[in-house]
Amino acid sequence: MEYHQLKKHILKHIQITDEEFKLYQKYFKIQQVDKRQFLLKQGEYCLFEAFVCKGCFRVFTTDEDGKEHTVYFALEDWWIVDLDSLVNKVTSKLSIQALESSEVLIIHKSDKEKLYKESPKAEQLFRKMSQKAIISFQRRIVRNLSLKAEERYLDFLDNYSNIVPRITNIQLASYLGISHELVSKFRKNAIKKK
Amino acid sequence: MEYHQLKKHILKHIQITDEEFKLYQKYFKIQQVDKRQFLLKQGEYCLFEAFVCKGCFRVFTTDEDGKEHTVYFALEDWWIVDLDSLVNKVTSKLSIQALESSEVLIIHKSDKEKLYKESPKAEQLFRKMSQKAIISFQRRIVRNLSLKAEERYLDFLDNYSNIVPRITNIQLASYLGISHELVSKFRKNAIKKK
DNA sequence: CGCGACGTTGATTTGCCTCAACGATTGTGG
DNA sequence: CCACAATCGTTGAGGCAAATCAACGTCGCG
Repeated sequence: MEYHQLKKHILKHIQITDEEFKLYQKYFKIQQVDKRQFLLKQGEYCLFEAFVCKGCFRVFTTDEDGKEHTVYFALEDWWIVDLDSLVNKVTSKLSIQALESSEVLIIHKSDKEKLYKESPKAEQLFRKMSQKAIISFQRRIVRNLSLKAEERYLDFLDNYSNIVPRITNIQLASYLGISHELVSKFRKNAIKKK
Repeated sequence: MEYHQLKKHILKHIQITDEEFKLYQKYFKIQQVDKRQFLLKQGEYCLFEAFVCKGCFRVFTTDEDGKEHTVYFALEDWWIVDLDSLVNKVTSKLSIQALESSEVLIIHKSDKEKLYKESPKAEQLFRKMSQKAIISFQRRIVRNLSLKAEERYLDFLDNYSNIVPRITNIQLASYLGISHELVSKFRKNAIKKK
């Protein structure tokens, strides 16, 4: 079941045979993640990459003042990883936490290397997924530069309406880069105007 | 000469033979770009990807109010492209302009597809480059969320000291997301403290 | 030389943060 | 299952960082 979901996801990017998919099945392990459980804690080394089958995650960093800043949310069919830590072999500046009881397919760094060797198409898969990630980060940077706080809030409601009901105002605020009190005020505005 | 630079760059990511590099040489064309000339204008379709051999580019978007917002600067050995437009076949929200008299190696979208077919290692190359791009965008998002304006300015001086002398205060401001007057004040502060 | 883009500086305004108080909701242990 | 704590959401007051506006000096270029 979980593997079927991964397969469906992969097929959106590349064509692979049932035979080839067995390799993926071999390297990806199912893992349950409790609500509030961490898949990665700031300061650790990220040695995995994970595909979200079910649930919701938050990828964030905590600064010196103890403030949290959300890099992104990951729902079903998203991937979670701290690439900086994985690729550059440095300790992670990010934490990854489940916001709900969740389920992931997890692949260890070394198995991912094996996969690249055994299934060269995996290169293409991860290239295409990386390109999608770049596009979405790039869009976010543009929005952060060009929109005011309230516009960013409304934009999030429009574009990520599926995420909104699954996160708190505080978490949303830490993604938008504003205080949660302000989110509350914007929400009030939005309801009034509706 | 220009091709040598590209080859050196590629060899940092993957191992290829002289033989294989000839394929790249076939598809990448040298192009001179005058100062202030646009490689891509907002509203056009991005049908290329380019490697900067010499010079300096600015990738930016212009919003409804006519304000410009810089997504990134590209010096020697960087790549310039609007992936969103290239991959999703939509008109570009970005413009790409040379800030100096420059020189690029440019590859057409369709030739890139051919290259992937003829040299599967190109998949790996672009996957690795994409990962680097993700890491740098992700770092920028974290900085934008967690640092104040002056901290972002000082951080840029530290980390991109090679870019600073090649751009104007206005362009830097449009990257940092602050007014150019503020950049001027921060600069004054920084000199005083030194 | 004169024009336009850039840089500097100060005065004023404003968007957003911080702080504080309180109600609502969720979670937990007895 | 209830009581209590903890977290979350709301609202308002006050303060501050940064934007805006304006004026002026400088530089490079046609």
